[in-house]
Amino acid sequence: MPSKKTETPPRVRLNRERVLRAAVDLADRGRIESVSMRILADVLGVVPMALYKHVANKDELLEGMVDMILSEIESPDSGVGWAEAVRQRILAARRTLLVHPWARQVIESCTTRTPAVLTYMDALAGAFITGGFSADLTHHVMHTLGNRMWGFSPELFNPSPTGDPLVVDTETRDAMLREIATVYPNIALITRETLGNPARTTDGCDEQFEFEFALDLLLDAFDRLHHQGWSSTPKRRAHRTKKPRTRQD
Amino acid sequence: MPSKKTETPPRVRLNRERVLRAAVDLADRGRIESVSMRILADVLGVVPMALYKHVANKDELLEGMVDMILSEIESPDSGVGWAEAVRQRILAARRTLLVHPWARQVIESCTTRTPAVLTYMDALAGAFITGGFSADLTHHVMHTLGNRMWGFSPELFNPSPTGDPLVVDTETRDAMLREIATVYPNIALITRETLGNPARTTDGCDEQFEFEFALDLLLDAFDRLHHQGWSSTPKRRAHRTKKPRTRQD
DNA sequence: ACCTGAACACCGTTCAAGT
DNA sequence: ACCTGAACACCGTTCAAGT
Repeated sequence: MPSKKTETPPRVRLNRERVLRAAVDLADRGRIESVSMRILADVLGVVPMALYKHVANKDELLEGMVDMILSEIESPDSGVGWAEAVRQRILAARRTLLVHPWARQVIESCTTRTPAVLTYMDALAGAFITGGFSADLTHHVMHTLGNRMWGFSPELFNPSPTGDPLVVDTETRDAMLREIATVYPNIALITRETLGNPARTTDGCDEQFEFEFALDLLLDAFDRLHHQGWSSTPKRRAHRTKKPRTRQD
Repeated sequence: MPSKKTETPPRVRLNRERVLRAAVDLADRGRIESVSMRILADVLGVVPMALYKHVANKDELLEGMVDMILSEIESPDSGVGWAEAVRQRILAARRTLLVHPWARQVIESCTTRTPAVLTYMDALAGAFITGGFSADLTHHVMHTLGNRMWGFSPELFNPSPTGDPLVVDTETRDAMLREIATVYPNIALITRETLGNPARTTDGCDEQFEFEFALDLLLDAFDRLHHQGWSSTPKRRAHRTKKPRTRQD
């Protein structure tokens, strides 16, 4: 009877995939801060140092986690135009990132571009180029998308992360609202006019609407530049205060 | 002769301002990671716990640091149009953020909006509203700007953070480039066409140009929506796959 | 080849005490 | 009112050893 630990059945051999998958699971059901080498080791029923045989260090762990979830992003339908291809790809990325909210932070802070990141960026650039965009314009357009290519835009007015939006009595709340209206009149105006209930000053935005609004605005602007045959070459490096205001009407 | 410690002259009394200023200095000459309560205390010649009389915890320290540098952002000239006012404000924010590169990360990760953050956002929203934008459009336009309102856009192709861009012999480099061209053909194309020297695959973007390109593209698009009298009200909450493709030509 | 134990050099933060 | 000392519960990572 060799070592009868009924609690932990014949422990599966660790490997990189199992380590990464456990880390992704851990992050999914918590926040990225809950992913530490020590806790992850604990989850895997192993001593912290055992992980270092499968990932070089914590940074590589985080990179591996991102790589793993980026592979879940669906590809767009074939045969659609460039704008639809870009749109579908980015909204697919958004769906994936919404399932793994921690990934956003990691991507933002990552300085090295992993293969999966480059593959996605290459595919996205390819959509523009296939659509007839010059390499020049594609380059600038990719920069303009920025992190929006991953399907997230910063939430300007974050809901309070705890969930309960500072519960105070009506009196105090009204005083706060009057205070806000005086000090931040424009924010108060927007809140009053667009979000209906003035009690929700820091909440209530339809993030999906905001995202698609911005994305479509960008795609429209890209389309315009493309049709104009925009090029950066004439006075590329000159530090003029140029404006590509290019309305034809 | 009361306590003659010639090394440390009559120690200045600590206060919130002095703590924050020291933290900002520390971050400026290092990275945000170099700012720990313990190191900061050391710099101030004090025991870690002494700081907690002036900031509640580390998060509040970071918030205070951001608040301090946001007050450095210059206001735009008076009497200019909305677009120029917005442009000047954002480029002023950019200049400040470039002096304090750590602030970007902190702003991105901050979930609470401090007074200085709200003041800046209110002023920016005010520029649109003064320019005749509806509260509705101002709201969406602020979302579209996102973190770009702070003057930074993500660097798509970061230069290697260490500074020395992986020095390898010519042979290895050529092999790498051929590899890249096969796996990431579109990125390779952009690199070849727009960045001149194919050796610099992950470097060489003119960040200031990219930033102004994106900013002006957005301002132009905002102008167009404004003149069209764009409004979200008709079918605001419907989850249609709408596109505000609004070319008039 | 893979995992362990003990240690190192760090964190943020608490508590009770000093002046 | 402000600062200190010692401690707690964490980190990532190294090294030398075990099987």
